[in-house]
Amino acid sequence: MGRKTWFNDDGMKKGEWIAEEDEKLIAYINEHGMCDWRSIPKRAGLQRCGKSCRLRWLNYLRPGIKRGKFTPQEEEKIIKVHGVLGNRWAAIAKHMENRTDNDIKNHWNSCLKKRLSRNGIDPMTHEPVNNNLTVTTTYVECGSSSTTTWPTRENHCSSTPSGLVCVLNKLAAGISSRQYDLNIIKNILLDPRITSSEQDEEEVLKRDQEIGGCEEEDFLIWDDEEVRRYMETDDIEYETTPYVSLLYESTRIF
DNA sequence: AATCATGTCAACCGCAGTGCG
DNA sequence: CCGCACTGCGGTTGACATGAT
Repeated sequence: MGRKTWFNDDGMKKGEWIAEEDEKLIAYINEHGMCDWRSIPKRAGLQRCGKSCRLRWLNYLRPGIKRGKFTPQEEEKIIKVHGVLGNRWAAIAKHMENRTDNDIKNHWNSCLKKRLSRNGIDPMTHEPVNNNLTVTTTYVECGSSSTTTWPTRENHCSSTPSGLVCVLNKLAAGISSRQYDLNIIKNILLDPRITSSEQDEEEVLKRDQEIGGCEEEDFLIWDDEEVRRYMETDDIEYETTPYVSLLYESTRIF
């Protein structure tokens, strides 16, 4: 597989790596270690750019990399961590044993994302798309009987989806993707009006725009320890509607 | 058997973050 | 403070593999 080989304007080789190049890179790094990727290709006798060497090493040649099919357990973990971290593949990879971020990203985009969508789960927010549906995902494609069931919003919240729920969903998505400013999320959660049952749709829209229009850079960051605790907390069931657990977690951080 | 659709995976590109002079 | 070089990350692409029709 891979791309055909060609040379760019600088005479750098691009595309598929051959075994001889792999051997040169492995030999050099084993002897000298990883330092200054820019100079490595020249010193290793490779007609490649440093970036290409780095990528080849980290995603393919590095010792201990786990390759091949993902197990149902791995897939479940990816979905779970993705629900917390969003598309932060490098961070997700830290929670997987010897899987590269590229590998996880590929598997998500080619398989898991579609599977969730097929089963009525929004792959970005991890919430059920259809309000009246009990959602079940199975690992049929991977030859496993592992099954996960999400309750519907109806099952979880007694009320029909309101503006409040929409806001909460947006917040959850924002938290998971680190898209929104921490202070704005905090203000909204602490706003007494958020608890009002008579949520004015205009207010909701206004608040929505407030969130969407945020351009601050001080994002909420889930560090490794936070995610680990989230994953290990017994009182947060996986079956819990994702946006509820995310909000629960976010209030703990506050 | 041929064709088309979908899946897989390696590799590229561009951008953002960081460190240094 | 600014600009440059380097690194790391995420999104995307392209080619091959596989399955369905």
